Amino acid sequence: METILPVIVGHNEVMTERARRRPGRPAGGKPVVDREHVLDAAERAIRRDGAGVSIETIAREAGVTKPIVYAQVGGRTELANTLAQRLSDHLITSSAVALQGHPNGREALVALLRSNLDTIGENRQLFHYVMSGTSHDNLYIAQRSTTPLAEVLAAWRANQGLDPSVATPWSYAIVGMLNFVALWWISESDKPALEVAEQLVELLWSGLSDRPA
Amino acid sequence: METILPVIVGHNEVMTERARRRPGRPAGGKPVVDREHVLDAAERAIRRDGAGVSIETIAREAGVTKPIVYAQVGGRTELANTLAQRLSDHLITSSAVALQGHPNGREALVALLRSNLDTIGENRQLFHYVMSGTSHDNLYIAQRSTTPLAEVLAAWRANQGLDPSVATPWSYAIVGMLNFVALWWISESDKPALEVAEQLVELLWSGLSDRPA
DNA sequence: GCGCATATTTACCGGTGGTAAGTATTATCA
DNA sequence: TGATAATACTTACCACCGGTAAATATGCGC
Repeated sequence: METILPVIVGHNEVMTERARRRPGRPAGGKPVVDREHVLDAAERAIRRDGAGVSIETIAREAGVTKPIVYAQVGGRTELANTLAQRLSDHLITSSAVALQGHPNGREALVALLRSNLDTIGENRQLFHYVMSGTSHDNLYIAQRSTTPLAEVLAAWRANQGLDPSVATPWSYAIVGMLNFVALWWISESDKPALEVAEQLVELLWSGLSDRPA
Repeated sequence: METILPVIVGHNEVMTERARRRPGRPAGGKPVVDREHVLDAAERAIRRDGAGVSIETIAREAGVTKPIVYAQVGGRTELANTLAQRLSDHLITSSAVALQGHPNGREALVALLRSNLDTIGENRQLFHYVMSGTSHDNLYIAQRSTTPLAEVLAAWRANQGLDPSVATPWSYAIVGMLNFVALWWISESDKPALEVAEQLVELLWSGLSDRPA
């Protein structure tokens, strides 16, 4: 039974619609997409159509149908969480690159924040999707960003002979600060990222007090 | 034609369902609810059913039907924005009370943050609704929180003879910090609000640098 | 009393997240 | 080899939600 659907074989068929596959296991034995492919397609669709894109559109972008997306990555919040992890990883690796050549301390902090702002700016739609899509109650995704930061802060404080128990709230504070400033920056500010980063570091490093520098 | 619906007149009718009103203008000439009543009902429904509550449920809580909600407060994002304003107002007035008796400076900051944390803790569901419901792109709601803070900061900086242009990013930084820490605090921390507030102020007031206090 | 404005419900639409049922291919094993 | 199970898809559907149009009942000015 080697009949091929006209929509596939038609040589002057307009290719706007993605070629339909008939139901049933695909020939060749191998799955037609894997999880990573679906996630890549999701990112593409979000970049193209914005943060409000539907699962169905994402599925089409991946060349499959909805249930495949559910089978590979789960529901909508699962998807948002996974993409949040991806974006978080991207932020971390970019930061690591940006930190090369910078010593510890204030300059490193500037480089870190600037890198994060730049990366977020390059992934605005994805950032919006993640921000509005991740579940706000159980914030185990946020932990992925805050935990390593908290470790650095705890070590830093202990090294200064100060109480390291502030590390966890401080890490949430810094991540929250960065996220919210980024939200403002990507939509309402045209300042260069470096300028904003330096302003943030002035607050973060020296604080509000009027002690002499 | 004075026929009354059996669901209303039935004396042994279980009253679980809210008594239906027939279509048409209600007797008495006056609207049956006003805007404030709908907003109050929305807050109640959110407190009861969580942040994922539907407009229809809110309408039922208000004793009316969906189109009334739309007529009074507009769509879902409008509702979220309005409730955000209400919560924001609540935060501000509570803060004003908490600041009484405190001088300016560090102690005032502790009182301010503590008050905000407490108020958010008392309105967790509403906070979640507002956080996930307000539009993330045009953040004119956020401006309501940040703008007054930015004014205070600008004055404070000018008074110190320092550059006041940091006021806007700093205000977003502080609000974002508070929001995110609050999110963590209400769901994963059982520390008293005062303790968290003091830890935040230590960061915010003195900064990360290891200068002597 | 008639007609228009008003205030409500009912009924509906398009779309979305999510899932069950159906279908075609491959692998397994008597 | 041929039936059966497992697999990897699509189609078709459901429930619900946000949002709106149409129907319905009351009040008010003339």
